[in-house]
Amino acid sequence: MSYPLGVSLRADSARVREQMLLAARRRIEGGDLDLPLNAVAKDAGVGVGTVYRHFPTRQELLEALAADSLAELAGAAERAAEAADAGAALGDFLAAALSRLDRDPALALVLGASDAACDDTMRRSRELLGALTGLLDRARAGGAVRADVTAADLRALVCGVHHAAEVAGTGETGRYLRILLDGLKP
Amino acid sequence: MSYPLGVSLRADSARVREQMLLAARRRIEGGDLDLPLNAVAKDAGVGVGTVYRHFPTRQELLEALAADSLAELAGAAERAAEAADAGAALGDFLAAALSRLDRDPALALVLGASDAACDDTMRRSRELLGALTGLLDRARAGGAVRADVTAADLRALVCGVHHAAEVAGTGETGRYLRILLDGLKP
DNA sequence: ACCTGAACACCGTTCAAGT
DNA sequence: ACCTGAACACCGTTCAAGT
Repeated sequence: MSYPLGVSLRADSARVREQMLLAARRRIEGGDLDLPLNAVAKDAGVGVGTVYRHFPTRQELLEALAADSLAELAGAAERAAEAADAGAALGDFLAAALSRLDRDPALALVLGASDAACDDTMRRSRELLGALTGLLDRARAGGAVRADVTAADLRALVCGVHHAAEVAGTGETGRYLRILLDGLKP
Repeated sequence: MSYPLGVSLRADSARVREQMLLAARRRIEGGDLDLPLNAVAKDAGVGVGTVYRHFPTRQELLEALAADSLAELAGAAERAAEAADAGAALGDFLAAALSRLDRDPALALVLGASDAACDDTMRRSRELLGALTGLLDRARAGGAVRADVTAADLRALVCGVHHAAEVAGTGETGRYLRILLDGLKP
């Protein structure tokens, strides 16, 4: 039994796509933030052109790698926005975001980029910022956050804390987050 | 009148060195953080080998580019450590550091690096951290800074604020610094 | 449709040959 | 001593040729 041509091609394409993402993930988690596309192609056992067909730019590959993390973050923000104690929920969300950033190098690059290359990333980003805005409004109303902080600030500041922890070495994320949380109070 | 051979060579070498630094500065200030050494050589009108002779690694070129900024920072920290109001001096120093970081891309790369390649950078770094430790001690004694913050933390956090401002776009440095300063209070 | 891989331009880095 | 630039390996990116 063979699949109809269209389906078979799509299935094959999806398989190849997964191979490339797997190879890319292995590389970037191994600390190679450059992520040379030629090397990804070789690791995945496909031609370079195939990488470029699936991911026209390096940024699109990074966004594909970070997609799960970004979706999880957006979900966490939405749950946080409904929590009873908005101030505490904000702290928990930021801790979760930093923990993800520590484990997923691609997420740091995507969250730090000024704008998204893929529609999917754009959507998730908007979801995230929207939920965060709601969360901030409630936290502000509860007196937990100063007046002038926006969701975009929060995104930037989380990237900043992550970067600071990277500069310092390892294991400082928690302390730096506490400093940020204190600084966010009115 | 010709100079003795040794002096003439040294003078020529110094001239060539300045040409390379000038070319590199132009590139990096033009936004090319990659700073390709082949391109620097071409811009400076020297052979690639000459660049490598003067700056064996990219890191050493970056440190040469950031040397003035780093020296100025170390000086500012030493002056701050002697100021009457240690808390205020700390805030002023951090503002000055961030202003330098905004203007000198090489400084951000050097300050963010885990360790220095050149002895000179190492010395200046130690000077900076030493002065900062003194400043912190006095600010802490005056009740302006929480107990667990070290000079190394401060260095990392400044890099973090700078990074956050870069992620956010432009002009947020001041607001983010205020958040950091509030967060540093005990 | 999708994939391959040769091809070209460019950069990192070294080193033999020049002055 | 110091400088030059050819040389080699590698990566980004495109595109004609294959299936």
